Amino acid sequence: MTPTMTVRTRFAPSPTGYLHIGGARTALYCWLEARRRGGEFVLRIEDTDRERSTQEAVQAILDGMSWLGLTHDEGPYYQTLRMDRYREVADQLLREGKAYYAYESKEEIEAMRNAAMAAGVKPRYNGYYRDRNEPLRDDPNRVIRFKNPTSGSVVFDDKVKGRIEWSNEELDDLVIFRSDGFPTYNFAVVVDDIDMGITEVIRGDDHVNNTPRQINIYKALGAPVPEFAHLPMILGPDGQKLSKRHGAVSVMQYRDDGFLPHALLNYLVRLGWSHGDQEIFSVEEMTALFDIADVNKAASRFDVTKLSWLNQHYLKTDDPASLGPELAWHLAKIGIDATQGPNPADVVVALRDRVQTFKEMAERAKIWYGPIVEWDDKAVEKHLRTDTAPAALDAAKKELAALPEWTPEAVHGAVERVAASLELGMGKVAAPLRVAMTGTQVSPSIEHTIYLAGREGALSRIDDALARAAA
RNA sequence: GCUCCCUUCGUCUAGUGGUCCAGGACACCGCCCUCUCAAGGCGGGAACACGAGUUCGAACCUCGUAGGGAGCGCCA
Repeated sequence: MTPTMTVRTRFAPSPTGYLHIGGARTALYCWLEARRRGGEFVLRIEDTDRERSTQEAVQAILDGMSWLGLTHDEGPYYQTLRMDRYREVADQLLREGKAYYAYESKEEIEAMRNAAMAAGVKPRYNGYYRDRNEPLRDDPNRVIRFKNPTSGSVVFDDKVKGRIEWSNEELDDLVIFRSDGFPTYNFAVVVDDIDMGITEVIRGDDHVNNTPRQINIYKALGAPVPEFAHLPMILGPDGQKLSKRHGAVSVMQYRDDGFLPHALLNYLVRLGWSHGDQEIFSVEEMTALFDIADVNKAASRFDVTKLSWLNQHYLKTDDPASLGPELAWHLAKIGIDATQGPNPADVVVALRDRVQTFKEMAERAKIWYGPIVEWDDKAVEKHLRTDTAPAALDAAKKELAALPEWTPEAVHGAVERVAASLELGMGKVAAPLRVAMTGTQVSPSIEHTIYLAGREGALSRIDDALARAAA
């Protein structure tokens, strides 16, 4: 391996469902490793399982990656388009005596397996056809098996797990071509990774068991063995494996739930990896600092609470102007046309200290895009029907109407003048105004709440409140 | 059953033989600030799975135990 060799990583999902959290993190790590080292990131779709692969799933994976911004430099390659190549390599192995045809039925293999389990040993194929040199014959059960070395061991230095050694005696002659004429996973990945020049195989640690047999195939093919990095799993909040039943949702669901893609990325990069005590990483920082060798060995749990904190962090620190369109998207989702009300970027400023997601933000923003639909009786009673409320509202109306400019700062000044002139505390003035603007006792700071209603809106809301206070 | 992997606060993690009676973050609790709710500031409780060993000295090294996980397919 020369130092000038470009690093090439790949993400190779099988299109049997959407892109979930685990897959997204794997893709992120592959992408980051390639980015940091100035290499390339290739995308390959492992669709040899014709039964379960779908075009919708391919699209869902592509959509998920593009939302996260994990752009690939090459691909997507499709395994189903490479069948001739797998056949070619298998033939080569056959010719060189490194693979052979076998004819056991699935039932026979199953029986072999059960017998081994019953005897308390690891089930292995017995190698019946390995050295028989029987003439090739047509048979519905005909498969091609790889001649795995029978002695010695396979050693590799996993970049996250460390040194792993596997005795060849634990391995058997795996099927590389099925009786239906399709290659098996373990064979296809190796052929692909060789052909695509992959130098770093980064994948879930459920693949460590496959690695030794794959290395044997690399060796049989005379190809350089890439580096391996096996990532620990991501568990559900309860420590159980993520499944369809809990937690394993599409990454796109996180957009629907109101999360920012870079917040998810920041959360994911820290789940299993760290750089000292740093918690906040911009995408640029990640690409500069991430090192696959610093990834943890143990599985970790997915915690939405921390994701939410991170999301709010970005809500608070990103440029509101850049966040506005995303809020508008969420408003549209709940049937609100953001052009019929305050500028979404202004809403972001008012609410970002109070919510953790866009979904909540859109929900709370409703009050500025339409009339108050629900009045909180207790709020009306407590803050509108008081001795001082009518006068405060009245004074506020005049001050607001007279404002030369309509900004949160100007509104703030108006409210302060009302309090001063009536010799009331801010609370006595803000509370009725808050109820007038929202119908409730909770809202952002009073100046933003009023500002977002717009001058016309604010004035008419005060009139409504005055009427309600008198009723 | 067999093989392989994993184990620091509730959670994510720092830590690579002394600087650790273990640091940060999220969450939680308290106080402060305050026009409500938040946000923010300050403070608090909270962990080296267990047992042996090596060593002057172990969260860090070795071995064992327990617990968790993965795999043992003509699925990927």
